Amino acid sequence: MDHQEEQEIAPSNEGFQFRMGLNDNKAGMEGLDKEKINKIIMEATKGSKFYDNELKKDQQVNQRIEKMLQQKSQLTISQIKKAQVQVDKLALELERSRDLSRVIVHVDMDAFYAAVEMRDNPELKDKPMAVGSMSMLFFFQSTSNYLARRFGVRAAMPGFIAKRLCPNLYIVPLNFDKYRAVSKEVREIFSEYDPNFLPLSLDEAYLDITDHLEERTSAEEAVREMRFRIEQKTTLTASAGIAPNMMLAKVCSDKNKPNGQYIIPHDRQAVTDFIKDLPIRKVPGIGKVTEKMLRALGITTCTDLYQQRALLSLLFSDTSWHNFLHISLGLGSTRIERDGERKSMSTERTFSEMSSAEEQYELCQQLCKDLAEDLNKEGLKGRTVTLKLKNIKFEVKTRASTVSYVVSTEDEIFSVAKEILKAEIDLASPEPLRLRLMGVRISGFLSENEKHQKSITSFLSLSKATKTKCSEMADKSDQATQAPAPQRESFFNQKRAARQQGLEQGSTSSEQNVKCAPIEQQKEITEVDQICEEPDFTCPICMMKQSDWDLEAFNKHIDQCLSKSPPSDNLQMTKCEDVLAASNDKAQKSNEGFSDDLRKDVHIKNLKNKMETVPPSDDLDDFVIDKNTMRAIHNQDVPLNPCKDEIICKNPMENHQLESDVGLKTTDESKAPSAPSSSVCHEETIFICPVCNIRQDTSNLAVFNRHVDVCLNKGILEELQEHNPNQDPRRPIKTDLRNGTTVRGNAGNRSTARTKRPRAMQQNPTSKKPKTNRSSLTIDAFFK
DNA sequence: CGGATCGAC
DNA sequence: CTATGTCGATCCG
Repeated sequence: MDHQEEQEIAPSNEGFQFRMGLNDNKAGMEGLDKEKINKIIMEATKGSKFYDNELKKDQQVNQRIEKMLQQKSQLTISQIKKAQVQVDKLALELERSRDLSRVIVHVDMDAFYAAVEMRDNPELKDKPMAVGSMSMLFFFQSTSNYLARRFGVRAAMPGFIAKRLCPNLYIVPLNFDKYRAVSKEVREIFSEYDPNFLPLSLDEAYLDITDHLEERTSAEEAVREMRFRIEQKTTLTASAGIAPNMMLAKVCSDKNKPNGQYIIPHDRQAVTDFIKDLPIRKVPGIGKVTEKMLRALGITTCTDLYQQRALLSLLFSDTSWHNFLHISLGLGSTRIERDGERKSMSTERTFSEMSSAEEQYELCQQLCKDLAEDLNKEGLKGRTVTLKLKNIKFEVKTRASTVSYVVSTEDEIFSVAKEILKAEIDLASPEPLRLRLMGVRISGFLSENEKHQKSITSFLSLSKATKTKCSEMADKSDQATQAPAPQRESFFNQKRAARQQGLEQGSTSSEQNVKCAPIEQQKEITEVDQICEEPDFTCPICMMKQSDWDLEAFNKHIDQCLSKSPPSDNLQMTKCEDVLAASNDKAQKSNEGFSDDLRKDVHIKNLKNKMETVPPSDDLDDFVIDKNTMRAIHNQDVPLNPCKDEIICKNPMENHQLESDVGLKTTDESKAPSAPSSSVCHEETIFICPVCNIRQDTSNLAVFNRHVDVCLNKGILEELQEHNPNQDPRRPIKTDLRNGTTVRGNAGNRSTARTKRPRAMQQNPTSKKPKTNRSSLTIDAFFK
């Protein structure tokens, strides 16, 4: 929502400086003036660990700025001139490819959470109120009403400070189910204007109404109507921005904030006029730090940004200055697109101080469990696990470890995370870790393409490995590999140290630091069948039976054994779980009180809406659904898997069981829509490769088939090539959005929105690439 | 690759 | 009385 009105704690040399909103303290009737507000906040904050940390961070930013300025001072005029030429070349190209043909709308509910609460409890209307978690802190968008704002109460301000600013403040706890229900109603309206709209969060969305406008007079009228319908349906108001691209639309929606809209017509002059005095901070993607750095260069507006483009190209990374250039030209994405594949997934929790190692392990495991569930929903597996720790001084530390196999289950993740945690605990000992937050992240997902590649290389490696005798390696086995990260080494050392202390996890593979010699470039597939092994805990690499080990020890062993290029599938078996959660329909509010000409029209549309619109199964919240998926849902032809492989459930309601002969399916068969997978198998399905006889850790039939294929030494390369490039990648359905769940003490919190942002700025710099099949979407006829 | 940082809500 | 969140992406070394 309105991020520019957030409180910003910006400690500087003198102390606190506050940036209030643009319209700082409009009404002086009641409430506090800026100075008082700052003073109160200052008093509440000063001396806290949090503040200390903020100061420290601020210092770091200052150092960065200093470094940058130093760099700047060393630039020569000729360097800058040269850069100028380069940048202008790009600018010209960008200008030439400017696309003004789309009509993009950004819609933003006004003070959404607060508005919902006030609607449902009118008593709150006359009182300063805010939404958030008890007296701890409250967060999430514009959570305060206008009364409260007069006291300086802002989004992203801790509750206890807000209370000091405004002792009568009502703090209403978050009620996500409610917001979700309202959001659903709003989205139903959105989908009529753009069935392919992109929700950013519960209260915000991008729409491309270009097509819709074909039967309309004006964009403004259409958007006004849409907002009106939203208000009729939900009693809540929304603001909107209309512009030729996403970046501009977003900025516009903020312009006439409460209950208003703003349009930038699709004409170049209008865009440049708008951009001219726009403060860079208002642009999505430019945050506190970037603003400060640019300000150090004398840049505050987009015009400044444009004028300094040559300098910026020398001081910032390519992506950064490209982004800046786009902004200063008023360019942004003209197509509303989902993000590409997700790159990481994480979960973290804050709690009151925790210093017992035992508890920490326990929490860690819980986090892994949660994460594993999330991963499972999207059918993802990754190779690097990152542990995030924040101590009571607010110092954040992350430690990562990437293993050679893919992990996705609780046990797998925990076995890695646990080691990292142990290393940290041991590192700090005899002092305990005094934590206030812990998080676990997984990344290094195998992309669809990589999945194939990985499995090739893994099997290549495997076949070689099978032949190669595993050599016993000393601890620092990394030397042998080409890129031994020093951290890793120390990490292993720490791990070993941990082991010697005999702490906690007795089952770690202490002396078994077995490791294969690094596998060099493989030339061809040989003796693939050699990989076949018993399904029990026999290491497929060193062929040693490990049956008395527990799973994590076993995984670890394999990790060590493989070092770098492992098999893509390990011997784990995954539980198939319902991807489609049970859906329960929320009763829809019917609306009344229409009073003007629009009334009839709106009523009809709302009716139509109810009858025809199949909302994106919103019970799962923050869905991001693309056009194809949408269509598929309408046809009840739901792609169930995030991967390209066409496993399509003809009717998601039918509960197919996987054929028992599944293990014998060939790749060809997998290409035909066949028995559905994850969403419909309620029981564990065991995939055992009929060739190598190893259980495959996947619930994805196609993946499994591919494995079998590889195992059979069939031409997977060919298959890769013939893989239909026209296929739209099936995007994973995003769920999530959880309620706050208290973990410990009163500080527990669980995340809220986690919709991914679109790359607002991303327009292909050299937009020459003939984007496959999208051409039909772009109308280029608009140049003047 | 690992770690810190940024920006979003 | 205390008391400042969670997530994904990107940058930098």
